[in-house]
Amino acid sequence: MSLSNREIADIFETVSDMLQLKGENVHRVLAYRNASESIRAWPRDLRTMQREGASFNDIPNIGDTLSEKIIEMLDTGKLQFYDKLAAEVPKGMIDMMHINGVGPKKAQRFYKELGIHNVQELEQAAREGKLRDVSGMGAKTEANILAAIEALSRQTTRTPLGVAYPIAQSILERLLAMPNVLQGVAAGSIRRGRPTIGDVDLLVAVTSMDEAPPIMEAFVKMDEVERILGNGPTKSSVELHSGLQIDLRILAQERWGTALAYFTGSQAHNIRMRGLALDKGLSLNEHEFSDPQGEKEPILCATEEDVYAAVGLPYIAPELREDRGEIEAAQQGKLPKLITLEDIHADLHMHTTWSDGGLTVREMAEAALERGRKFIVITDHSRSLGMVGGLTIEQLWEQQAEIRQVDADMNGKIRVFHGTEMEIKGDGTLDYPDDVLEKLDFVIASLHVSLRQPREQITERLINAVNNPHVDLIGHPRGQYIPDREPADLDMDAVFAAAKDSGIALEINANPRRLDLEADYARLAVELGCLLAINTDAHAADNMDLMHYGVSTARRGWVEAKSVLNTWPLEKFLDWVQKRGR
DNA sequence: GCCGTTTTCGGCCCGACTGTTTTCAGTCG
Repeated sequence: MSLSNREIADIFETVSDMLQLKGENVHRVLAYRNASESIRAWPRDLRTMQREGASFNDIPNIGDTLSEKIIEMLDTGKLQFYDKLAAEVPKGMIDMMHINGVGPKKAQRFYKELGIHNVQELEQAAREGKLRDVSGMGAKTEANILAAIEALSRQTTRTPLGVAYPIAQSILERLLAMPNVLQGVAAGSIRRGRPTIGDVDLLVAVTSMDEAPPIMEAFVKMDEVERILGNGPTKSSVELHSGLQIDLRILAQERWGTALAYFTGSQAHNIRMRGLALDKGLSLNEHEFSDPQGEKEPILCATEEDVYAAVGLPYIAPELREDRGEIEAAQQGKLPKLITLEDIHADLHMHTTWSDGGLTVREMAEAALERGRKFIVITDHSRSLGMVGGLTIEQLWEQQAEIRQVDADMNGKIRVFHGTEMEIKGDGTLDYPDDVLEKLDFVIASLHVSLRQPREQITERLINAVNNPHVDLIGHPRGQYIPDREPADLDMDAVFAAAKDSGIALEINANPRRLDLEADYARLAVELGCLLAINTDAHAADNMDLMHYGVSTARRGWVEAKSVLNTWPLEKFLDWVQKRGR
């Protein structure tokens, strides 16, 4: 029984926790943690790599030792090292370490002094007032742990970007309206466009730190605050009623660049940046570059460009800051010319009242025109998807007549084309025959049903659609839904190879609950020579405003505009479609 | 345990805040 990338990443993460609990060398602990994160982000299937004889040392943070451990897991489905540790460390103690404010040291003390093995026993002891007697603890620690255990049960997963982003913007707008606030931004993983958010990092600049206290006070007293987790002069954290944690940092305008860079992260990117600074004899933190010997004057940076310039690099876009080769690319002058929201002037995937959308064809066209789109494709669901009113072939032609009329009425201000989002059915066949597909302007094929089929079966199903010459785009290829539904178990290497051969495009679905393809897959797809499209899958007018999420995802995947169908001029797009099966 | 214009050993980012301490350890990001 071979393990998936995710399962192997989970094992390394738990090994890291167990080593930490045992008080192992912090760098060894970190090595397992970094390896876990690298594998989690790695887009290629380790089983496939092993079959091809590829080296796992190409994966960042995987050396000879961990490479051997991966092979052991792939061959046997187990890791002896893990089993040995698991026999020594009670599993409940790992869970205890995941409580906010409890680390390895406190978990050990609870275990040694009170014999507590797990979160339930810890909660019980806290309620009975026993924790305050543990050495180094007091009544406050006890209360905080109790509150943190309750918070843990409220929020177990990371928050989807599409949920966190509007909340962050709403709070930020209120802060920006306050006196003396010069500028503000949601930094952290929101700014990097990660699909899910741990907590929200807000940053605001003031002229002088004397102006900070009233801003901090207003922040921790907002209506939506459930409780205050920390409240200092420059940094405060609150938990909202929703369970989402928001951190606010206030800093002087003249240090905006270093602070913004620091709080945008990622942590891995920051560590590399600090290393580059040290190479130049400078220590970098959120405030400044300083001389460790204290001989030279500190360097303040008001912009991020200044920060990168100080270590001899060009500006690196936030979406690239994951230590996935962006530092090296910057050093070699090989950073990608990333796609921007302004590059997008079409939307190739949207629904109307013909199936499960909320607006008519004409209303969608007008809404798209208002948003500056130059052309759109109406792609309602196909006949087998009865739950959402999929169109029969007869309805498809009625719809085509309406779309032609709307297109004519728009008088060239925006072009409206007729497509479909056709179901790839559970048995692997497509929902419309070829003689129907060739009469449409554009064809998307998508998976919505039987997403839990075994790997071989569902991969073959998708590749069958990729190879149909009438299909132009695969919609949300992996079928994930954030945060609840895992992607289908697809052999993406095989899908990308087939997509390259057939010349078909793959979607980055911009809906923040999908973001599918995700960044690492989009990056691999382009590297392998595939084309992409970024679409909103809009079911209503305001859904069209979600495009920026898709663009961030593409940017995280190092995608340039030239690889994306809906950045092309209309003529080029039509030419491309015509050279495919119609 | 990883990694290499410090390359097979010896480093490995750095500060804010909290709570319990009387000067700092633990945790977090």
